[in-house]
Amino acid sequence: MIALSRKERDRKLRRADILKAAEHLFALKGYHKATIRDIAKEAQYATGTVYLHFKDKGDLYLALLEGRIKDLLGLFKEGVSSLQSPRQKIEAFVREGLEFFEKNRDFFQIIASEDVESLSEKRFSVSPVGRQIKDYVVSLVKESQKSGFIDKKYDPFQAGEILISMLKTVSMEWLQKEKNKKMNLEQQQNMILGIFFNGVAAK
Amino acid sequence: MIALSRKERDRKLRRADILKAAEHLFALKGYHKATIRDIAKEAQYATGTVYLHFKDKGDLYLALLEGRIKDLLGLFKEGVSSLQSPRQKIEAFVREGLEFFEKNRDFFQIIASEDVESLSEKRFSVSPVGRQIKDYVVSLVKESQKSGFIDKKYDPFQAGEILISMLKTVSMEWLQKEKNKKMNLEQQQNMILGIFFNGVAAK
DNA sequence: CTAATTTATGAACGACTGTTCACAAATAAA
DNA sequence: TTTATTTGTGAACAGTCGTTCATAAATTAG
Repeated sequence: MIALSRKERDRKLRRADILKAAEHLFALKGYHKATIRDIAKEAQYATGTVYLHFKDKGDLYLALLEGRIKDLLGLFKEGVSSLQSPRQKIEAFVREGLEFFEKNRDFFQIIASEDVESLSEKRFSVSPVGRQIKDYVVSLVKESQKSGFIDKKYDPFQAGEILISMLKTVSMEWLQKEKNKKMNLEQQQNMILGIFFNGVAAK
Repeated sequence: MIALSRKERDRKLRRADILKAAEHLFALKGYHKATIRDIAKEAQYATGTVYLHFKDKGDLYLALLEGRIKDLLGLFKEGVSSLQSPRQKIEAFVREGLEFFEKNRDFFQIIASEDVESLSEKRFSVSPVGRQIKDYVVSLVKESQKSGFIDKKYDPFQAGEILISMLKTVSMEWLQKEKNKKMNLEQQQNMILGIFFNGVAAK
């Protein structure tokens, strides 16, 4: 019957409402200070309703992260699919990252803190964000090394982590600035790539 | 009278006991999950005693950070004092940083999360760690630019932040590895400096 | 329309934590 | 030794938050 599918759709909508509110409040207050009550209120439901869709607070948090990571990895792979050279792929990775973070500031705020908080919580023992995105970047670095573009003396894991941390660091500062006094995305992209590939030393 | 000075010394010892326990527990559990009760117990005092030395939990946390930052900045400046070239100063900064983090893992764990958590807490609105250390590094970068060693096209603030984030990122991974399978400090230092100055591109 | 079932509600519960404070112990003064 | 003062103690307090559950509303079935 059709009724069942409408129910399912309604259910997904409610879930999405709650996830959206959760994203906003986790970003604003951090995991510990954001309360289920506040999240429910912002989503315009009663407290208990949240528990109809998520087992507990940790489950809500993980579902939020996992959904967004899926989006982000999708964008990365899509933006890279038509490109050939490893260098272009890394350029695309940085551009897509900056774009996504600019459009999803709440999510950025959350993952910016996620790495570290997860260390102190057994529950999230391995950061799902860190893992998947890092694996992806490492694969790009390895590919670049194979093609001789990135020096083989660097550990691809460390190089990948450094690239990610540069992207995060630059995004952090960038997203805090006023719109007028802000460099544009392309300038940020070029700066990151310039330093990552060639360093800051004067030529 | 001498009695008064002994009292003062005792007071400092108690304060130090509490700070040490606090450092350990904040590192282990994070600011929110570390409780005053646990800290007092680890320091072998009663709960209320903590409040004889610190106004509240936030005051304890800030006192801890400020003390350690003073140590760290002292080390940086000491390690750099005898050096002439800007390049050597930056090299010394990276080495001192790695050394300090290796010897003070608890503190490292805390500052690794401090930047971000502080964003969500009005109380610590401007990270005292971030500010002072960043200012120092920026001054080193500016000096290097004046002497023509670092390309003037890069914003010294951004370049400084990137150097700090590289140091943090590398330290994070480094300090989690087993002692046997770990690169030594000099290798880590050379890797950071190699990428920061010259990038990962093959020559 | 009525009964059965599913879903939403928010007050109540229990656990936890920062902070205080009446009291006790220790120390200094007399 | 006796008294005054400082310092330490941990039970008690007040507030918060995650979670549950009895009840109500809404939806579906008959």
